[in-house]
Amino acid sequence: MENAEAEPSPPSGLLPLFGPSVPVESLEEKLRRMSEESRRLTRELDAILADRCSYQPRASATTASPAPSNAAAMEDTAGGVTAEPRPKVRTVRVRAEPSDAEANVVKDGYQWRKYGQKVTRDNPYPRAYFRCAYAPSCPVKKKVQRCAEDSSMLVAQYEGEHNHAQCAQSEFVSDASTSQAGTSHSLPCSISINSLGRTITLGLTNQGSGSNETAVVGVAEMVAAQEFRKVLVDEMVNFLRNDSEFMESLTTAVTARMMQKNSNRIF
DNA sequence: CGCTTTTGACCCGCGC
DNA sequence: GCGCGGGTCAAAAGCG
Repeated sequence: MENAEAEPSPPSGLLPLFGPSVPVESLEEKLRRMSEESRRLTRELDAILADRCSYQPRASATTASPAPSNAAAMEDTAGGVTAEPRPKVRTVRVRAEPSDAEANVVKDGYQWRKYGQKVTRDNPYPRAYFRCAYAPSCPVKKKVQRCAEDSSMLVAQYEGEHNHAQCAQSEFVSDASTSQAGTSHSLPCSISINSLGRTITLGLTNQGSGSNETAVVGVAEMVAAQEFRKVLVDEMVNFLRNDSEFMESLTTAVTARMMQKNSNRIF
């Protein structure tokens, strides 16, 4: 997240928002910078999505589950522009969060209902079976299993396509709201909002864990960009809305602005 | 009390 | 046909 512009960037946060006293001009400036930041994030997201679309999965990648059907269905013909429908089975590797150390939780924004668990032969970690819990008629299934070589990685296999819209966005997890186990709604990325440090961190699961690993398929594979942007905006709005300091400053600024306009009109 | 998770049993496909 | 392994079912337990 490097700043493309020449403005001084705060060391730890994306948004250098608040100061002890906030004049109107400063708030306007900050709002303007937030807008720019938002546009910049959008561009970067587009770039990430573009990378994803042109991503070529390594056919020879070693994986814990070298099932030929998976290899065939691993990913779409990414490099080409063929109009083939997406494969029914998609494999997603996600780095498990520490809080999910024991749970097979892969965050993807949908609600899942666990219906089975099995220990498989080639992996000491149990495989969990999930069905989409949002719509009873939704045929999508998900299998989640911890990677045998790297227990911090979760391997999720998605089968089928959702026949409904994504769950309510309030269901998305951010560190600032809820992250309890038991509910399986989640994203393969983390939107971490730290109200103390005043930082908003967007963490995409986009890293490979080594040359001998299959590629990590990130959020872009599963969550459409527009959906993701909406979530991001919602998170930011909720965060700002809950920040009493910001709301107070905003109210002050708006009031001052209105007073100023009124006085200009009168005089 | 209803919903979710757990877990052992059962089913089915595949290879030998 | 048999055994093995993966996937699913469903009753019981847990939880809010």
